[in-house]
Amino acid sequence: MSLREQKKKETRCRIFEISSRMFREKGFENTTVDEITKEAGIAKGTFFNYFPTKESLLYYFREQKEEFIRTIMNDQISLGISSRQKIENFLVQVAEHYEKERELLRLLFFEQKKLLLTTGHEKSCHSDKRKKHEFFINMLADFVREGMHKGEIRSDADSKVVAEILYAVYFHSLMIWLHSEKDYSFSKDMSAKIAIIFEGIGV
Amino acid sequence: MSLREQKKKETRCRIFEISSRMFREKGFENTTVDEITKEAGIAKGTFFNYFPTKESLLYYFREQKEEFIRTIMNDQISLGISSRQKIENFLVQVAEHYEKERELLRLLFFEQKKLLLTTGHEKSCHSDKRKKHEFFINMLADFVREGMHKGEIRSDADSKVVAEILYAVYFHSLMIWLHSEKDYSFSKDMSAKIAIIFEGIGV
DNA sequence: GGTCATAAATGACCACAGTCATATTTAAGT
DNA sequence: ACTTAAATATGACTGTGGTCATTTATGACC
Repeated sequence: MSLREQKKKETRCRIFEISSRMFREKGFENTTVDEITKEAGIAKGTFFNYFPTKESLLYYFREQKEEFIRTIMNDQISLGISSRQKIENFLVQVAEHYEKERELLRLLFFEQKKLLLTTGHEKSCHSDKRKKHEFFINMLADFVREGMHKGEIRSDADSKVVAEILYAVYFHSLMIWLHSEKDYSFSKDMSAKIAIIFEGIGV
Repeated sequence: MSLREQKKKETRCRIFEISSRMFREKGFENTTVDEITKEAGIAKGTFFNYFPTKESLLYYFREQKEEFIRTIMNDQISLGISSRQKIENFLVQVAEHYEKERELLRLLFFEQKKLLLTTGHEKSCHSDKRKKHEFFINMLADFVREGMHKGEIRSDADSKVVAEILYAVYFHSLMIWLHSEKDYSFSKDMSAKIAIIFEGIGV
């Protein structure tokens, strides 16, 4: 790696580290780009060479989270357990992971405008990006389809629709949990709701 | 009503009308407070006497929507139909109402930061406000409880949790629909998902 | 080691949301 | 009609996110 690339990487990293520390310490709105650049020892304009907006720092963070989620998913794929177990494990493990950094997630979800809306249905120019945003629902849909084939999930519904329901409940529960002052277990809440979704609310 | 109150009401109304027209025409970000006040024939500072922030215009809009939803809810209460029917009617009618103003809703949901997160679990100083934000889930919870009493909904789950699931799916489906370019029927999608939730996804 | 094209850094500058001290309008009391 | 206090309007001003023409650093090539 050339000196140039090396330096770029370092600067990008330094900006990111400093920002996330400052965001945690003083909040997103109360941290200015000026402060960040001053602390990072660069000019203001340089910041925008690395991140197009202040908000995009949060996007970057989110991407890292997605990477992690993907690994949790992959861990489940080849296990010899029921699809319901796989789905539950997947969602509960994500929840457990999130429980470790509630404050950070609050930052991510409550300070962002557009990103909040990653419903998994973003229109985007790049088919690449598209996949990236839909990835969570698609992952779930894979599990659901598998369950349908194995006869563990009713197959008279569209797998995508079922995955959407699961994701909707996951996402909303996450929001509720992040908003809440109480520190109940998000993962247990998830677990209970999955049970209800599988068994139905009707008598 | 005194001259003063009259004028205030008129000004507030004018600001709101002009803003919503401009937002629709050119988008939220592309409309400046300067433009709004110029068109309304008031000074910039006056705007902030009526609305604390530019964003709060969208809040105001949302409140009006909530008012409408409340009436839909009340229409259902005393009908002699099953709780499932009531829930379905309620959500589907809200969906049908929204279908008439997709663009406006996109504005509301995609331009707002904090408001997006009205998960129904906002902490707030005023118990008044609290109720206001939770109102959607509480409405659903009322229906659910009724259904449990009448033996139409399984009563081994917490009514609030069930209401959260319903709301989660409603909210997420709304987001997907608003994001989508295609113009499929949101109300039909809602209807299908409610069926799945009632019957469960397990075999 | 010198030259040059290109990548990267810089900070003066701009646009716009939001503030606040001051000016103006209203309406009640006399 | 006059006085006065409170409500309301005003626009110059501020803080901050983001831009861009200019300057500086880098490394390929001779």
